[in-house]
Amino acid sequence: MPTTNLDETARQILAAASRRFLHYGYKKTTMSEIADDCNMSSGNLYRYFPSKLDIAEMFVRVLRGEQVDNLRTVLDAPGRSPSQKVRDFFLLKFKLAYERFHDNAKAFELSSELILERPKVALEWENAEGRVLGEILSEGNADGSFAIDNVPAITKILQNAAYRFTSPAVFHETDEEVLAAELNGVIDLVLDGFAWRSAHRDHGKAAAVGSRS
Amino acid sequence: MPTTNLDETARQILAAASRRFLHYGYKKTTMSEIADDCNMSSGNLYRYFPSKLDIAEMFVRVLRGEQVDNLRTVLDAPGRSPSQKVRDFFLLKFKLAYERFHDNAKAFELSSELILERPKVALEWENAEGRVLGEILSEGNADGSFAIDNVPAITKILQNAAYRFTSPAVFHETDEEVLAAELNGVIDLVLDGFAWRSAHRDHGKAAAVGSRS
DNA sequence: CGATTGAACAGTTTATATATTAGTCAGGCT
DNA sequence: AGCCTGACTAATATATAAACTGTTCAATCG
Repeated sequence: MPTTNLDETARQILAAASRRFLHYGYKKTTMSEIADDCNMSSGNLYRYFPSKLDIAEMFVRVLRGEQVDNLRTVLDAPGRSPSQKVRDFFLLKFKLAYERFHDNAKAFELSSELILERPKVALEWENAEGRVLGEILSEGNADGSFAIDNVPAITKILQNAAYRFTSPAVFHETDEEVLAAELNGVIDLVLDGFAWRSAHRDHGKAAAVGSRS
Repeated sequence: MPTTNLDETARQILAAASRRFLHYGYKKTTMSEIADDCNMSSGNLYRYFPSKLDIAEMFVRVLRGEQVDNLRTVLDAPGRSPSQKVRDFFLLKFKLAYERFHDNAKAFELSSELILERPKVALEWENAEGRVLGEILSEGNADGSFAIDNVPAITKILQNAAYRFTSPAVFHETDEEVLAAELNGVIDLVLDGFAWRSAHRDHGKAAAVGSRS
């Protein structure tokens, strides 16, 4: 969702709003202030965005686009194996989220507010990142590193296993080094799981499911 | 933390408070009401508990004791392999948490309030459950199912990987069947990781750590 | 006539006053 | 003495009033 889709005026509004959202918080920036920054009346904002919340949503959509582009560089990194790329993906994702939310109450507020009112945005974010992760897994299937028959399902499983390291609420408590080390531990284990499945590709999945009783 | 440690009167207070906490919520039950239920004065409550929050803490400690006892039954279940017990452990833990918090705003409020003011209680809860999980892992080491050299570290990793299915905040959104299925997916994968490590027990850990670069 | 404004409205937030509650303690009861 | 009480206080919560903000739209502008 690049800004280039937007009218010049809409982009100006979005820029002014984003600045205020991050500096003063979502609730404390008023439509009049945004309008003043753009030298227009508050009523005129509604010719470009249906509501204040939609400005915030667009802001997050742009941010998501940048983050997904950023994560996609992991895919194109030369000389990295698919396993390494899985690790790179989650460590980068964690680092970006940590830097965004840690000691940044305003960003956290904007995120919470938007997720509360527009839960779909969070799901779309997860899915967009999941698509990148899925490409890494497919690459691993192609070169024989992995043996994943249902890429979207495994993508979801990985996202679930790493949930603790993507949830903004945790970032206030623990510090980055500790969390990164713990994330590496989880990744070590799931990559070993992939290794096992890759070595037992014929009957691996059926056996695993069957053993659940 | 069994109630048998407590004075008879303290147990009566705890029972009355627990009933009100769960029925009306923590903030909305007053010390006077608890005292009335026990046919005593509000001042007398402070001879048995230092503060209202300490009553809540004791309530949660008792609950934790019951939950840990409950989870411990997984350990003693006959005819279950260590792998199956790992799965049983997390599915039971998830089920207990889900039933406690889903559609139960009062329990959620009590939990949130206590965790906010007494974060240590949450850590102790995690550690107490971790000890049970650790015993399952050790059992797996003993019978050759697993090859875990650092049980506490792996315990933490498993708890991290299952974090999503233990965090009360999630239970409002999704429904139980879906979450249980996703949890099973995560467990399938980590158990396959154990299988791989067990099959490569000599050099497994060093290789995994070394491959992180 | 399309683009823009800003006053008006309904809903919400904030400020203020009032009421309630957690926790204390000097005294009463047994 | 050892328990217990209930009025008291500081702090918190609730209720009420005042101010503000998101959104609309008839009037204005270019």
